[in-house]
Amino acid sequence: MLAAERRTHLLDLLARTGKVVAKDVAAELGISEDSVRRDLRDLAAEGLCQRVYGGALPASPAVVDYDARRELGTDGKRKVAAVAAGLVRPGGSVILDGGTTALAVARALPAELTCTVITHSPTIATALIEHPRAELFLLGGRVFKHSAVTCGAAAVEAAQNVSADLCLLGVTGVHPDAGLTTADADEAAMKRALSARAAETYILASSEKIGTASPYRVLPWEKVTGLITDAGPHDATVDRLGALGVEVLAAR
Amino acid sequence: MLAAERRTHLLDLLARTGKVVAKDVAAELGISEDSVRRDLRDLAAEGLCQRVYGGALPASPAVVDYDARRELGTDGKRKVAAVAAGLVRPGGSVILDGGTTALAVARALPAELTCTVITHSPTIATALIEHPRAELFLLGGRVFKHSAVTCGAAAVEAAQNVSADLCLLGVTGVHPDAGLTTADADEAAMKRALSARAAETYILASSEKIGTASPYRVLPWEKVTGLITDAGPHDATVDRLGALGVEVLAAR
DNA sequence: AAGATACATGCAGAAACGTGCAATACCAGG
DNA sequence: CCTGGTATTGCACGTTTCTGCATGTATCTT
Repeated sequence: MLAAERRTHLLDLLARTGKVVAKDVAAELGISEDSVRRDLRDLAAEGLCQRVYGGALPASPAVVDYDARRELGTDGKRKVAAVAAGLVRPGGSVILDGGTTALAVARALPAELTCTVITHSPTIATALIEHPRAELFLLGGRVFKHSAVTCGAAAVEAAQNVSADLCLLGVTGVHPDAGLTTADADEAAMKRALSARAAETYILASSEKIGTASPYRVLPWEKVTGLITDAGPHDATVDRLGALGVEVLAAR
Repeated sequence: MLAAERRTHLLDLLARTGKVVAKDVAAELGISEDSVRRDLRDLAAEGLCQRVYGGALPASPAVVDYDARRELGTDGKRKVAAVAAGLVRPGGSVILDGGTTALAVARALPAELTCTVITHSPTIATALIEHPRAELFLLGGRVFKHSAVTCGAAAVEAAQNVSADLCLLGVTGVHPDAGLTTADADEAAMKRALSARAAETYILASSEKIGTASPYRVLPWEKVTGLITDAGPHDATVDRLGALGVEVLAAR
């Protein structure tokens, strides 16, 4: 029984039956209650369930399975998001890109973390309205529907008026030769504008992005502080990136 | 039976049947009355129910259906929203305020309607991303969490760069003497800025808003083209507004 | 006013919890 | 193949939380 397998099983159980009893699962899978508790604690920390005495309940009733799993996507995205969220310092500011991985980061921000989040994604803004302590700044502009973010001249101009410690960018492709790429030219320009307004830029790249490329170049490697990925530590592509001098943060 | 599950069950019972009898629930779930009483006490402490001798009653209806209200809104809101959506001309542009009524307007926009929607609400932007033909422009700025809209200097400035045929504004109070009011000063200023950028301004006022007032004045009646409401045709407040020369669109 | 019912409180046993620790499994590098 | 380091797991321990019962008090009903 793999750890990831266990976690999937827990989420599945949660979605199907609406609850998880630590004791029962431990007996069913033949593992200790401690492991189950540890898993539930981790899942709760990522906002995927609500920890209660004796087990766990779905995070928001009936939403976990339907939206969260589809929107949050793969286990890899969650891991990447957790590491990325950890880069945000208390009292610090972060520019958060759009996309599903960035949304996962927003959901992974600890509730007690006081910080400023700047984003061009209405989806992420909406998600963070629930956050008790995050100060939110939304970059306006024409909404590019395909990615659900604002883009274009107005959005780039709006970005010129903000600054942050950290910028977390999602991309659609990470390739040693092609670099960081995305599917739309305007979007690529917007990502460049965002990155330029932060002291440090990290790329959110769950493993399915690694080794692929899209038409439009976002940033050269020199402008990137590091890459956050859940790809194996000896993935060929990641190795080549490491050789290029890119800092790689492992999310595992 | 998890403790948290029990509490959910109690709230559910409360919402469905309108009351909870401690003795009955204890028998039904096979637990002691003490536990039920403890749960009810805790729920009451959180304002989720009202403790009475022998059991509990729902808290104020406003609290109970907090979610439902946010999502769907009253029947009146839907009617108002339908009329408001009808004001948007094909190919035209509309500035859409935030709030639940405006959200209902966004949802009421016909799928085949080609138009431009300008909004300062990430919630509404998110809702309209699904719309096949609406061009979307989001006004950025600091996000005022209570209302889930952008406000403040940056947002007002962003508004200066747009224009539209129509502005649909929500308010929290509509009163013949106090005028159109809302609960926050920044929000009021933002609504003024939006209204100033459109040729016509209509107020979305479902009946529960009529006759009430909040601290901050939004607009004088002269700046308003009309009021859209589902309040009865011979409502005293609406009559007085009509006498003041305000155009009233009946939503029924 | 009196009996019945519901309630709050204190208490004790049981269950669940978090943490530190050691054993084990796993993996990369030599 | 071996070795050192890391991550995972189960166990032991002390702590916290929950639950049902007993007791005394408050509230309702007749």
